[in-house]
Amino acid sequence: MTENNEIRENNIQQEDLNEILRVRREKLLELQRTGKDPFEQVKYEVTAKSSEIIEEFETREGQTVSVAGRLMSKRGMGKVSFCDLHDRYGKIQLYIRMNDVGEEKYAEFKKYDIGDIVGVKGEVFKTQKGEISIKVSDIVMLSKSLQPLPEKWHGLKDTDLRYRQRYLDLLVNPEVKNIFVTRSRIIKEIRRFLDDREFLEVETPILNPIPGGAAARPFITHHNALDMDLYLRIAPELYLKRLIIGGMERVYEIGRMFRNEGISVKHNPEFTMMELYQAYADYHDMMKLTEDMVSTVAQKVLGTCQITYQGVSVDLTPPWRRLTMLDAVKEYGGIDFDKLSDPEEIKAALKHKGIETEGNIGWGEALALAFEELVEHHLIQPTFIYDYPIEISPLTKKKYSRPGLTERFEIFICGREYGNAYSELNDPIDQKERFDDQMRKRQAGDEEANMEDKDYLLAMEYGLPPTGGLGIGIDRLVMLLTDSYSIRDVILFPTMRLKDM
RNA sequence: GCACCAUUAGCUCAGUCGGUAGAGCACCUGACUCUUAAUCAGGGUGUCCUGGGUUCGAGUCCCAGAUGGUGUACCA
Repeated sequence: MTENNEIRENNIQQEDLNEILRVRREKLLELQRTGKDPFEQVKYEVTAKSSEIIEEFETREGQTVSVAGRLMSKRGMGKVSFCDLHDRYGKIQLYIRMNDVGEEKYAEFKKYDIGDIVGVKGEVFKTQKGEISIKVSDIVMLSKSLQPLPEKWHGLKDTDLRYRQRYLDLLVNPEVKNIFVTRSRIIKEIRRFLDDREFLEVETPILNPIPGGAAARPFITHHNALDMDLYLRIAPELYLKRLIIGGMERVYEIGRMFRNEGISVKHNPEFTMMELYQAYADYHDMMKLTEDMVSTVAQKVLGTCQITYQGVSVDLTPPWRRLTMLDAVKEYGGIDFDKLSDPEEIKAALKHKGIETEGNIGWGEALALAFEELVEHHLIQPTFIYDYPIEISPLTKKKYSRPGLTERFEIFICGREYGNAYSELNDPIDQKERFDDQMRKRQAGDEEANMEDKDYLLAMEYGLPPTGGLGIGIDRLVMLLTDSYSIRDVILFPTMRLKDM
């Protein structure tokens, strides 16, 4: 013990530490020398939360309580001190008097630093200035903070530090914690909504031999014992539909997806998606389900369906607008694809609107391109855009009344995509042809085209009932409901480059 | 990937025309028994992101790189 301390003292002297770090380490050593090593503490009996002491002051006044938390500010005035103790519920002021705790304990307390974690026992009372506080009769350090916290007034602003050291961000920027509490509540309400409708929550593989269900480049990893490459999933779709084939009828999964693509304000390489499948339902049922779910979640979590995103008012109250992609491109883009079929005409129509295309572009791809370029950013209020071209929808049931289109929709709010849904393709012969088409695109160099999944085709041949499927990007929904500009503000630990320390 | 911007004390930031680095908070020493961004007196604690270059002299100018941010490309 003593030897240990000597070694530690030497280390402190040898390490090239600045004054703040050196002083804190010396304070720790001093505690350890006097048999008060804070790290020996294993637990602390907590009888009250900061928030309930304040909310229930009338009944709590005069009671002795014990509270634990982090010391976030100190105001010493000689033989009496005030400080703010933060626990997860909020903060409570401590009032410490030398007369109450004794000279020795008070001297020890004076050396406590902002950031130290302490447990206190004392009586609930109100100061002369009217602040509800605890008159401390005993205080014990439960953990020593060896690093100084960021500034109390300006908080932590450096985005690099905020994302890499999220614990500091959470500690000093209260609105950050609120976002993640809200995120948790949003996910909880989605689960409640689906559970109430008899959906079963399931878990499907993240390690996929064939990544499917979306057009995206995957991450590749390797399993040693099987000596095989595996992909991190890009979507759970094909597994969830296997469960529908297996008779589960209503399933959903909320989980992490991984796409090996660029990073932006709207994209993180790993992100959270909710996907659900409902047998005997079609994409119109999915529209109804979507607007009901999102509006219910907003109502439960925010208490309203009238929200503001980055200064724009949005009304999530159902029903949402429904517009076919053809009508949308006609209305906002001024191109009537119903009247176009000749490739040269299509190219000319796009060029007329300032959209350059290379090589041959099919009718469906051109329609989708025109939609992205000319329409998307106009869709501020919640809108279902439906009936997507078949070329870009390899897992979707054909619209039998209209060749070239599929029973698919996407959700747009504030010019941004939030989800994707369709009547699932359940004809295995058709699916095989769609996979063939995707494989041709792959061979032509499209790295994002779907890979053929023979095992899934086999499953389909046993019979997939008519099924509606829906996927919603949870991070983007959380951004919308918390008015967050960047996806990194709703992901606790966004993907960052490794930094040399 | 490309473009632009940022990087100075633990944190938030200033730094003039290229002339030996500055504030607030935090921290240290002292005073103070109801403060609350406590106050008062004293103390500056620094790899100016890194490496080159120009210059008598670089936080400042030039080049390369690192990290982050934003835009764009990519991304049903």
